[in-house]
Amino acid sequence: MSLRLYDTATREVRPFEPLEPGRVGIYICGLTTQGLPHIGHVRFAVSFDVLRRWLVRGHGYEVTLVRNVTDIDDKILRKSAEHDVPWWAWSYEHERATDDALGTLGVLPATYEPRATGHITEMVEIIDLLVERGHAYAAEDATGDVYFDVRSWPAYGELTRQRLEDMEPAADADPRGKRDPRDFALWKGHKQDEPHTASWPTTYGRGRPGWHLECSAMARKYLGDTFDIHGGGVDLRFPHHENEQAQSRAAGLGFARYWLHNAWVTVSGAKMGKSLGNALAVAELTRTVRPLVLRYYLTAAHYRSTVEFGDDSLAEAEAAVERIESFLTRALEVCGAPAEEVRAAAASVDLPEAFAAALDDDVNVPEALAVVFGAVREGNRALDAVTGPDAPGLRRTLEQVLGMTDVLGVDPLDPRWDGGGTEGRLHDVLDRLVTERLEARAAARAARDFATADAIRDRLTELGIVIEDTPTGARWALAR
RNA sequence: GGUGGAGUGGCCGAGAGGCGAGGCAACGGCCUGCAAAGCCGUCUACACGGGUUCAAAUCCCGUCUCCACCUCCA
Repeated sequence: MSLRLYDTATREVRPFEPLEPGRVGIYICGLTTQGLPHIGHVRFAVSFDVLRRWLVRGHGYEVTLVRNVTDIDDKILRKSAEHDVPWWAWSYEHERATDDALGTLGVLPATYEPRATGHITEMVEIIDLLVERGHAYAAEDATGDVYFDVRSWPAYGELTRQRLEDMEPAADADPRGKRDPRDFALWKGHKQDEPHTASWPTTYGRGRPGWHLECSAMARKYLGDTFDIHGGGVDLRFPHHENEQAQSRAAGLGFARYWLHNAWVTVSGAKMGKSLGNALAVAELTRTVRPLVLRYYLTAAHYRSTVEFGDDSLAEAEAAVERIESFLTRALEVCGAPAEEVRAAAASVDLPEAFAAALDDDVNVPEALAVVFGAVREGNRALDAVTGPDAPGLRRTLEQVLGMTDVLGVDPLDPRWDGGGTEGRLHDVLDRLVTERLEARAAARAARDFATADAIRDRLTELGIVIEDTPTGARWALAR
């Protein structure tokens, strides 16, 4: 079974072969520290989390995942000034908020999460290379800016298949000291109205990095001159990724071998974005929705398709998750094994071929989920047929469902979904209380006093507890 | 103007020449003291107009609609 990925650069699904056998280097852009993360922002992290998990679990690769933090840029400077806080305070605050959001959604930590401001030296090295090779020049107006000379690099535009002549010059294309309005800044000379702390001394003068350069520098440092996969949202293809590739390759570096881009979250068909006022902050949503459900929603659509966020989206995700959870609960009960033991076994169980084939086909999560639900149905059927303590194949199905949901990052039994430390104890205490009521109900039912039995159940329902009767007694769960 | 993408059943959402996607919702049945959960079944679609083919949601031509990016948006 071999993995195939859609490469934006070639616009085709092609076989994935890592540069170095057994190891994969991935660089993904997108972590914004300009503001609070909304569910559109975090989609890229969820999408690449699934890819990363599959590379490890499905192919045994050792993955190095680098997720950059661009902690200095125009917007950060502007917003921090508006709020009258230091730019680094603004950036760190939102970096932490984003980390929290990703952690809440079960995104595995990156191998490295380098910050742009910690890599000024590495950036200057690339500027040096570009100047030496005749692809960069200092602004002719003494602003201290250094620009990339797009006309000196014939391949410019190759990633997004655009010809220089067809590009609209930026609306704000203040020609300043540029040779061509489409030249972009590698280095921005320090301006009087910007904080002195937002500038660094270099041979090109005091200043700060232009956008794009940090990614070229950090990808090179942590993954090498040439690396396997570069990912990010489609809206970063141009100018960000185009410029990254141009400056890296013009500097003589191989750069990314595969480009993967994820689509966005839409509301009524339009892209979710802060400026459009339709953005939903992750922290806000998770006050009312379980993180697992939000994660499921963000995971369920193919990463290259836009996913619509509607009024019913989360309710549907909740129902789908409950279907899986309900099977797991029943199956664990019948198998009589502790959840941790089954999870441990699930980590190495063979996953269904159809599931592997789906993920190998450009990470086709919807099809992979169809396999999960097929297994759930099969397992439920086995459970319905069970008479003794063993249902044929049930244990294996159970492990497979856990293994598959783990690859997708939506394993309901994953301890990361548990809240803080008191939750387990609260559950134990509540369990004892509810069990008392269920015993009273069982006694009433045994006496065929259904009025009393139903009154107990109705009361529990009112309180938010759902009762299910099984051959071995009643089971309770919180209503979702 | 340039570049890239999309229109699938009540909703979400895969697929990409012949075969069941899947989930949610709805309806019918089984199970149940009644429920819940589960199982079985039903509803069965590909924006529009042509064409190719034994066969088109899938290929070709045309039309319409929508979205994204075009120098600091995941």
